[in-house]
Amino acid sequence: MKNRKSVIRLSRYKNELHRFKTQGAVRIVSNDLAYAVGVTASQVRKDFSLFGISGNRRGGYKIDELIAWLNKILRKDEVQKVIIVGAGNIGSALMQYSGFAKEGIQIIAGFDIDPLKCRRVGAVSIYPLEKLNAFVRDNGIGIGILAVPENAAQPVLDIMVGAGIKGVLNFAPIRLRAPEECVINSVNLVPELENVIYFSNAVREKSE
Amino acid sequence: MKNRKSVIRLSRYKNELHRFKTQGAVRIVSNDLAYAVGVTASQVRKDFSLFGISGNRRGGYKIDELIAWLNKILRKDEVQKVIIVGAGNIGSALMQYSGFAKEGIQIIAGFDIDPLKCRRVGAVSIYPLEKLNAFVRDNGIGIGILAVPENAAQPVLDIMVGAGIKGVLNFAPIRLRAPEECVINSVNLVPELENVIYFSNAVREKSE
DNA sequence: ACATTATTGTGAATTTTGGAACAAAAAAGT
DNA sequence: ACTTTTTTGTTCCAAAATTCACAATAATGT
Repeated sequence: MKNRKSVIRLSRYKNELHRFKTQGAVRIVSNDLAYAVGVTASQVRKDFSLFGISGNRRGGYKIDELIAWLNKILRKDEVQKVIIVGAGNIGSALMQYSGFAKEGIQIIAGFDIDPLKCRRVGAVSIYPLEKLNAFVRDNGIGIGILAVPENAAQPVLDIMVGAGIKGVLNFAPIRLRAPEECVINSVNLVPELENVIYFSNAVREKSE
Repeated sequence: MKNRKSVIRLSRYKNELHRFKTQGAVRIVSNDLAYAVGVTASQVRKDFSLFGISGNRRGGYKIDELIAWLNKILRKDEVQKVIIVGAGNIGSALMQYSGFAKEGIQIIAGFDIDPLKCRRVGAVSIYPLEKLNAFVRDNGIGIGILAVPENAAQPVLDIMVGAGIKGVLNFAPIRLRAPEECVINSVNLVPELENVIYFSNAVREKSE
């Protein structure tokens, strides 16, 4: 029903809607949004219908209403406070990544085992890992980004889960195990790039 | 047939196989690999069968042979030279990301419009964007990582395509248009995190 | 040598996902 | 008022992906 893919598409619709809005549009029809995002119009309508969003049978959807709906569904009514664990290359980059702030996602703190990395990166202070538990509890944080090396990932995740984290975006290239009530979504950079390499070669070979 | 997902899984199998190998294993059965990666055993066998990898009807697959096959399929016999365009947070982080080097992917150069960013990051030199075309042609580069801001993404991609890039891993949160012969794979960080936020809330609400 | 067991490889069944098509509804025109 | 046009919402259909299930077969034990 409401699956990973449909939620991801919702985010992408939202993004394109902002773009349409800045161009002065007030209403949008499924067809145009579909083209912008790269899916079919029925897909768009189906997604909206799935989440109870309805438009008008002529004149399509009001952009402001749509954005409001999407923001509500995606919890954008409140600022989402997120921690990042691991202040290496990826972790540090994400601490400064403006895309998050733009979408109301606030990186509230970073954590790392290495005391040398417990400095400040952009607007984010990095604390020693031992402080994670108390910090998460005291601030009621639910979401974390895991950007530590492969072999540290599982133990660090366990600490996060133990502290009460309920959702993790993981960058370690490894399968993590967590209790059901904790949602894990992994971004695997190497496989994604290998995928590009594979298909760009496949395309070339087909045309030879 | 050979779809995006199956190729991504191959990468993940490879990763887990290295892990098994360092633990001293010589052979592996589909069941164990499946468990490690988090898929079903038939999925593993189907994937292998799809790419013409075969095992032994007792005793499973020889790990070394498997890794050799996967490396061949994923083009790991040669070092893959990749450029990164955009030396902001994400781009710079990827230039130093050890995961790529570990998998035989060499970041050979970076490019950016901003002259201030044309410095050196780790082992990677960053050149002005104007030099991209010549560099790509002279070095026969086929793969690029696109890590520029949203509004620069399409024009910069056009430059890359014009220079002969045939595969792109894109981090800009926007739909890109490229000729068929250029493969594009996008990693959208904000939607991925929003996905975690959505489902972690959905899980909590279900249990209330 | 033969029986037994473990495990692959694959065809069939199932589930999931996406797309086409069209009736229902709202707006616009006449 | 009513006809036409546009566009949604939804049902039905197709394709893709996944899992099931089991025959084929290779190793092992007796």
